[in-house]
Amino acid sequence: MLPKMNHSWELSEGEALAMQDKLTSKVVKDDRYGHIQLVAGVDVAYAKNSDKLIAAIVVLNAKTLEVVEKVTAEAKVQFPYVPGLFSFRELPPLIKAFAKLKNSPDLIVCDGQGYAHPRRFGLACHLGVIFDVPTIGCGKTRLLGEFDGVGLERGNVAPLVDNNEVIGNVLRTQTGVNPIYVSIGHRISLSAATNWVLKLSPKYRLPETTRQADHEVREKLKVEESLF
DNA sequence: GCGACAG
DNA sequence: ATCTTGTCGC
Repeated sequence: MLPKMNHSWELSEGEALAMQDKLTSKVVKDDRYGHIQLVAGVDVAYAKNSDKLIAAIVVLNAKTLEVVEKVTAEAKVQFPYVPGLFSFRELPPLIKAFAKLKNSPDLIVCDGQGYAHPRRFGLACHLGVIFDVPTIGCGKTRLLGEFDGVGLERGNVAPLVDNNEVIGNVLRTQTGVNPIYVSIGHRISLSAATNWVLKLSPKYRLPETTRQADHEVREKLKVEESLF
């Protein structure tokens, strides 16, 4: 799986903002996909005493949630952490990881926001547009928006609103546990994205895709740092 | 002006 | 994200 084009990511903040403005118009907000058999989770970890980033992609069988493939890749930090420009920090290692992937996931769940973003172009949207694949943004905390409160039972949902626009859903994946924030990335509707995330979270707060990718990335980082 | 601010 | 111990609970 290869990106449409090579990105050098030698960008200033201003250039990154301009790129978001240019790409945000390419986001497709409704369901455009066939049967989803493979679902992937992506995550990135940061080395504690270097500028190294490690990305992992784990592909799961969408029906059984069994792991089909795992890949990791690393890159140097080349963009500071700026809320709203998160994708420019985590995309470089992720793109390298995608180049190693043998399977083509039918849907990708990201660890961060998608449409629920100041300029409606979070990491999930950026990744989706670059690879032209359906993506979902799934955050543990909220970057933007307000909501009235969400029921305590698994499956309860409340719309996340910003500037009178529904930008995502607050979803309770487990009864009595803090909710997560779901938004579309690309080529999927918010309702379908929400249903998928709930389906992918049968036992824990976070979807299995994210949990597996998180586990993989931590494991890789642990091995590399104990290597000297 | 002050605080908030995905990971 | 990362830095960090014990501790409460299933």
